[in-house]
Amino acid sequence: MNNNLLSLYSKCFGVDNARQFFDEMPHRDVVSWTSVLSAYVKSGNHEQALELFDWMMFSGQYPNEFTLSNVLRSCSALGQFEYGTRIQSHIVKHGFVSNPVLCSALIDMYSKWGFTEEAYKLFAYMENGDTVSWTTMISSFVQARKWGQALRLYIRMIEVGVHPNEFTFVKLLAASCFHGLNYGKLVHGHMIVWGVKLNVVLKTALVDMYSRCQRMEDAIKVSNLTREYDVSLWTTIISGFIQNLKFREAVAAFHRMEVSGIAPNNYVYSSILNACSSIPSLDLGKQIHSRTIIGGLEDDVSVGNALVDMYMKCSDIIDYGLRVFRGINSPNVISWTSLIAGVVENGFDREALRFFMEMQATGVQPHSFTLSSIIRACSRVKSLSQVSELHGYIIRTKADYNIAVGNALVDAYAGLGMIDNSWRVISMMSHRDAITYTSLATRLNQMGYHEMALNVIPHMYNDNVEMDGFSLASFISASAAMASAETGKRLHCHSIKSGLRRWISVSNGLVDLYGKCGCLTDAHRAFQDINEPDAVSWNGLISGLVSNGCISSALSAFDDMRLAGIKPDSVTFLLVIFACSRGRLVDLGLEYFQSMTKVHDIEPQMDHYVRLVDLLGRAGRLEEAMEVIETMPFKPNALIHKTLLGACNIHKNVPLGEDMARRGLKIDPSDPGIYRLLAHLYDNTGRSDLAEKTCQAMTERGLIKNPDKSRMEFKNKVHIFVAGHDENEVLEENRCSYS
DNA sequence: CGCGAGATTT
Repeated sequence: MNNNLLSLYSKCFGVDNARQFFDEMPHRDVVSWTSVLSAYVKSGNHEQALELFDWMMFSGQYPNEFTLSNVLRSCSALGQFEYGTRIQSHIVKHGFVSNPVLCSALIDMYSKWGFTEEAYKLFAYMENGDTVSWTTMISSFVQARKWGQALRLYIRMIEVGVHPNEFTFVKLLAASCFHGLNYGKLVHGHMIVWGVKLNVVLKTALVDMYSRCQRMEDAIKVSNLTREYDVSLWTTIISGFIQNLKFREAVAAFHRMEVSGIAPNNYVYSSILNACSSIPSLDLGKQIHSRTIIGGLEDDVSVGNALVDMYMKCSDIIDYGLRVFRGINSPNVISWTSLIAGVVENGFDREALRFFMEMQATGVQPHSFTLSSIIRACSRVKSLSQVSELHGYIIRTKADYNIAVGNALVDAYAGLGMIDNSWRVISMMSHRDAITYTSLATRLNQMGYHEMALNVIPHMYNDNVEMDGFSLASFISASAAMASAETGKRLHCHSIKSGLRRWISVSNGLVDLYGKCGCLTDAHRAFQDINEPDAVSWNGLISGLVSNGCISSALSAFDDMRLAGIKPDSVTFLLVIFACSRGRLVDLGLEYFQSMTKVHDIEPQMDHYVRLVDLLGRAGRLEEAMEVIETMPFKPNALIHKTLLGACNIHKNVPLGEDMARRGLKIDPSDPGIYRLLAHLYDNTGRSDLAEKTCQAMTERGLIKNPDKSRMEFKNKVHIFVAGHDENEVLEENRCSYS
């Protein structure tokens, strides 16, 4: 009777009242102890459960199988490894191993600790496996992300005649979507064939599967199969829309949920805030923020984390996000990572480093995401010492080192020009992906080492890493810069075979490549292959035409671009003004320059003024060019003086040329080009004595002539043309050995 | 008196 009363108290008045009654009971048996223990476990008081169990053993009461399964659950929840294995030995000693319930509980415990193999050993040892033990083992594989093994175990389950139920299918659906839509549909079909009843948890798993397979319409269809909706299902729907980049629909789903009378919780708010960051919409984000306050969730860590992220992505004022961050009670790794990544993203690299130190001071350990963000910050402030310090820290602390961290290190070292270190990191990584090699190739391109960038290809090939659109675009841009049509053509072939030419960056690269190689027909064809050319595509085409001297075609391409409704950008105007300059169309060029601000709302940059000076100078309007330099809103650089000096050369204006040389050298005394142009000017105006003196001055200052080279490929050889050389150098290209 | 299922944020 007392045991029944105990059960009544725990169900109606809570575990504390039950405990009080238990303490006053004159006689207790194993059922009394287990009732209280199970009440603790059910209410999540695992520490108290284990404490009670200790006391039970101390008082000489033997546990039975019911007691032990409860204790196992607490061990599993608390991560009490020692305690758990002690219970296991107790189970073995007292002959409980044949109990399927206890076996399932043990399998579950080992799985939750991450010991999948040990769990499987226990499972394989079982003789009377039931639906629960099979399902537990399948969950174990799913948790370990071993999707294939999970699905294969299901096949064996059917073979040995154990029936799956709705619990099994929830896990199978989670596994199947990682093998593609066909597997997901197959599992869905099996579910129907087995006649499993569709409850809300199963429906959620189906919605999740379809949305992960980019089938949002099907996901919604499934969710409408029954009328039962709960907050988890809504969360899955909202985040499904977000994953499929349908932000409007995500917000609409959020509203529908509220209208249906289900109150959003922290999961829902985190999801919908993610939509705000992705759009990005500060207004919407602020509205959601106010809702979280009304809903009393402003203190929740995950909502706070999502808010920090939202403010960081929706505004460039880091104080908004920082204010939310400071309001979070006990920030976790994700909070710190959101803050640091956001601060880095907004360009406040030094602040990011300070927050990283603060994070460690508060005892929070960084994980891979934190590390890759902070490494990026260090590489951007060009701090080698900080990058290597972090690298050392990562090795020392055996920090969460994964491919993202490795890639960040590769990129950081390459960005600092330390290519050897990048390769060393690459060789130490357990495996590499396209990002690893792309970031390296991109950095090499930035530094002008295009040949080295192309030599990344064989490494990638030998490593069995497939190119993606980003890597292919980098390699194409390297071969464009080298005017290497042969390599470029191979990459072009690859782009067709792999289907990557659908990437706009790849096809834009091809247009640029053929333009730079002087193959205008191919450039045109590559351009026409693009479904929807963007401004970059048009710029590539125009650039190819201008650099090959087809001025009028370039200008009519510019007209076509506007007719096609593509807005010209600042690069377009650099090209167009340059075209006018080459074509001696001074007034048209001036018109284009003025139209930038007047019509297109593009503020001219320094480079545009350089081109403008070139335009006027070449046409002999030297005073006007001079006036541009003096009235433009930028401080003149050496290049602009050099440009006008070049024009003086053409028009044999010694005084202005001398003036420009003087001004240019004041800014950059180490530029041999200025000396060369000045010497040339003297030569052209019959002052070879002064020309000689200028050359002498240049040599005295230790400046080496390093003339620009022009490359052209012919019969697998790259010919390099250098101004002032009679014999042209022939370079045997070191061909990339991939095919 | 005991075992197996779903959702969020970097």
